[in-house]
Amino acid sequence: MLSAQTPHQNHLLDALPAADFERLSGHLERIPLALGEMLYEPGGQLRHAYFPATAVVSLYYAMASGASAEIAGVGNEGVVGVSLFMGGDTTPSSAMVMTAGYGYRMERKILKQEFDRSGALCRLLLLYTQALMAQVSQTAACNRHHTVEQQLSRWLLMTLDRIPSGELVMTQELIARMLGVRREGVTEAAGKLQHTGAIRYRRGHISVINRAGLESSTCECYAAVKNERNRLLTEVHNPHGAFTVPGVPAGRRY
Amino acid sequence: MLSAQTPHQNHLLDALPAADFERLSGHLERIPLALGEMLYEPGGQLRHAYFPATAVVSLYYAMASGASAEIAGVGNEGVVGVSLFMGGDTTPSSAMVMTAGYGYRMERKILKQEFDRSGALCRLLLLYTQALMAQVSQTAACNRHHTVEQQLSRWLLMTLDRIPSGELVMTQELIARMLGVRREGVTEAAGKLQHTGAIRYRRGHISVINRAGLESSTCECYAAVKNERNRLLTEVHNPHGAFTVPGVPAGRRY
DNA sequence: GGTTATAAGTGCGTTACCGCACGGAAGGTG
DNA sequence: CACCTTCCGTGCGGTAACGCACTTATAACC
Repeated sequence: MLSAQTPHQNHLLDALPAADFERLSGHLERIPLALGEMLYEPGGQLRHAYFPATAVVSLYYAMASGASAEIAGVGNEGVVGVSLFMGGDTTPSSAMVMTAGYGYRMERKILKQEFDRSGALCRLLLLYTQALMAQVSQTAACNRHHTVEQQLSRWLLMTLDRIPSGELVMTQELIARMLGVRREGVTEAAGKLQHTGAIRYRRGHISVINRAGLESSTCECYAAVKNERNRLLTEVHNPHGAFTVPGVPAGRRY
Repeated sequence: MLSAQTPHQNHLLDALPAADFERLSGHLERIPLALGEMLYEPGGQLRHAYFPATAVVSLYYAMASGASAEIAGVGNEGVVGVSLFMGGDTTPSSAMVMTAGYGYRMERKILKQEFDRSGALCRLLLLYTQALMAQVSQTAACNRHHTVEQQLSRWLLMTLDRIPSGELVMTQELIARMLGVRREGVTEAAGKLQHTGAIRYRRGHISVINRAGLESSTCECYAAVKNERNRLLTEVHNPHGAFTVPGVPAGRRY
């Protein structure tokens, strides 16, 4: 189903030694992931783990009030469904496809089996889980201290890192739901970013024109998550490399 | 160092089968944990994992600005240092003792060895890590949507669940730093809680008088984290049992 | 090509929290 | 006891984000 040499599909799969990959490749099913598709919901029993290739998935928490908040995004650098190998089988959060594309899925049983071999995949999955934890932690801190504009910039950059093109197919309404803020707040922040020439958008499409501009609008959180992921998963291919926010003197108040 | 029958010290250790526990007990060192003691800091190499007994530890993220935000608390239900067995060895966050007490520590090597046996402890540690992830996720969502008063109530309840007595030795200043809000904000919220008779405090000491009162002031997040932990770690002793917030109609806006 | 659903822009009052600058009080120390 | 550090209370202006109501623009569809 997946040939041994198809680079840059999913970094975790790509990082597997040939022997491990070949054992698994027959169990990897390439599937399209449509915008809005739910990969899991609270309480539901996961049947598969998903390794996104060009798709991007949001893990988010839906509150009783109807509000929601993204806790992490997952793209080609990771896997959706860590609870399968962690042992809990499900989580209180939900996973929804935010950018359509394709990915690879693996049955629960196969994943568990492979995980229990304590081989390369096991190690990669645990390391990725730690990187995910770092991302969630950073989201918590960012939600507390940073402005909507900073968070929007961070969100755009992180999504951008996960897709091949420079254009996101994404309404402001959806971004607002993910960030857990008002739609108008996103409109305003996006307006500023467009004014400074960092992005350009039209009805459901956001193009990043000046990446550096976005990087200077965002908070330390973007670089922090990225650096931690690089530290943990150095063997995993990473097209952009380490990154530090330029022009932000130490001690600056965000 | 730790006899086989000393119940209710640390729930993870208590949940170990006798054989596993005996193999490890010689490597568990009972140590006092003093208020303000740092168990790890970003970039530092952890030498031990800590299993709190009566102490409570805060995992928090320190921002470049000097501000900070707690991402999770750890007490007798868990362990400090999941990065040791996840493979990353360190994290971008910090861990500080928030309530003095004692705990047990285990050397890095021993923990890794035992983890690699894929026995009971391995399973417990992975399940606990998932529970921790749920807690961090909830913190992210809570930071986004809930008021300082709700968060203070949640924080008090969660800390209360981790200590034997009903009194926290804790300044408002310190709570504020952990919640990532102003000290005055905590003063105000605590004032309200005292006015409704839920708590009483004096200079560095907070007594919970009416637990139910606190529970009705808090948000869904407290119950969510607790229920998820119960679900994942049912075999682990839990003195308070499952809990749902009373008097909160579904769909209520927080 | 005109209609229509949906996305995005705008204005306005309200609120929760911030930053700052105090004053007062508790409790440990010499 | 007097002192003095530390903790807590309070007031005030400022601001980011909210909730709501409404308009305008864009793209898709018949």
